[in-house]
Amino acid sequence: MATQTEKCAGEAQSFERFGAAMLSGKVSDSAYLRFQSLAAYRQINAGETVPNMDLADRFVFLASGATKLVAEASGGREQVVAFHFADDLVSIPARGPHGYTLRALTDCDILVFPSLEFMQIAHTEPVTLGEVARRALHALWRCREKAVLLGRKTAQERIASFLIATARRIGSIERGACVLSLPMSRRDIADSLGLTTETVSRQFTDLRQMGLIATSGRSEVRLLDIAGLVARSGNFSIAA
Amino acid sequence: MATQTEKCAGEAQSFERFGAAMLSGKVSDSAYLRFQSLAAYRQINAGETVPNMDLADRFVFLASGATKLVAEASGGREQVVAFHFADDLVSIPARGPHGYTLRALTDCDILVFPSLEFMQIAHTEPVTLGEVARRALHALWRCREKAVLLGRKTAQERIASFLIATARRIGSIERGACVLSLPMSRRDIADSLGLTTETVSRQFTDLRQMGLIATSGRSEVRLLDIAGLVARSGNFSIAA
DNA sequence: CGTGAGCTTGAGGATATTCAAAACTAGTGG
DNA sequence: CCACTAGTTTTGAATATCCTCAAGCTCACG
Repeated sequence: MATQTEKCAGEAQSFERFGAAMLSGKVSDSAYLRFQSLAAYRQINAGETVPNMDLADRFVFLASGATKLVAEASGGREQVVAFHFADDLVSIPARGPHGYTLRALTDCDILVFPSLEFMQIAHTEPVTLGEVARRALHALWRCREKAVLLGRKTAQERIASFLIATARRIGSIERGACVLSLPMSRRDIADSLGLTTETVSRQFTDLRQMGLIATSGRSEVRLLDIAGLVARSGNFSIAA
Repeated sequence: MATQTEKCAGEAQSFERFGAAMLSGKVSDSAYLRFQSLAAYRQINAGETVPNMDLADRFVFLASGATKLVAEASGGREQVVAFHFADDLVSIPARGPHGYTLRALTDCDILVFPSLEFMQIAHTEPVTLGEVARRALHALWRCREKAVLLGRKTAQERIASFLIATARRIGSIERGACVLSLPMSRRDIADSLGLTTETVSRQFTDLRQMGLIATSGRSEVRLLDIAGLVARSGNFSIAA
């Protein structure tokens, strides 16, 4: 369970958070100052896209809020490649077979860095470079898990896996049950899981009727039976 | 077009390759020696699995040959998460929702490192640490492209995308056309693209009948019309 | 409250799967 | 060198899951 959407709303606080996450708290040395002068601080409103300044690769540090990284295929098809929350570092490729855009799910405070220069500074600061490597490997791990989900799981397994994985990141305990306040819409979930909104909806109702979850409003989901969800997530287990 | 399956077959050559790739050629300093004493050199025959020594995360450096990283979901369903070729560094998580195994597609020379200790040494060698970060980000980029493919593309688009992406890695030019000698079976391709062998087969025949590719034997594929393949790959383009 | 976007539900249809069998490779031994 | 075999690949027919299209409903916001 991670630190949630603490309102941050400020350039100073955003840099502080960046220093704590990427520089092990050293908020006064020369590397820090160089990172600071390289960064572009932005406040992004919910629904807006992080502007694509130049045509270079970028790192975006998310100081507060939640975002989605969207890849576009031909025919306007969109795939949500990842969701991000406070303290996440997002790597955004400039170009490729698919166009990438980072969109805010909630109001966000972000720091935007050009990748090349960022990595040059990082090379003088092993802690930061190690942090980049660690985070990249972790993102890779998440992406691989998603590949399994997209390649081999049924609609129901995808929803169950999504709920479990999301609970780990932004779930909170309330009266014994795990409660999620999802910042993303059904369409975002569908685009993330390779489904349609209709299918997502249907699976939510099915899980509800099975007594595994309860929903209230558009965004709140209570996980009533986590073991039951895991059993239906298609995850590999020794007992399978 | 990368350096292909140069037979390497030897512990010394494997370490040399590792040094060239990860230490910018410095094959005599202390970090190199520490990496060397940490590594386990192995020759793996085609079809065999890289043994899962202990229960820790591992890095595998592939000095020669080709491998696939397979994730297992429940019910024996397998997803090929990535293919690797000479000089690739593979990060293998110990545990998680899905079990990971690295299997050799051809005979391989590999170096196996425990991740934790590897990263500790890397922290004293910025070049290596930067290389880990660079490679992890590149692997992440590939995995994201795969997520788009698995989430939003038709069977035909998946095959076309696969052929184009694979040509970039191991394609060779022969009399004007690009020729692939695929080290993986139809089942491997299917498990990589989230399809069945039957569907892969059918799409190969379709592309053959369209005159976009020609095949001979099990493994050789000639790309006769790369522009045509790109047009059918579902990739985002401005003209879409 | 009223309005509109987002969510849910239903019926019909398409793509890829499943099941089954034939054809082809590539390796083996006569 | 050819026949033989085991495994892989290809082809075919029937089925299932998820998608598409369409309509009603709900929630969140003004």
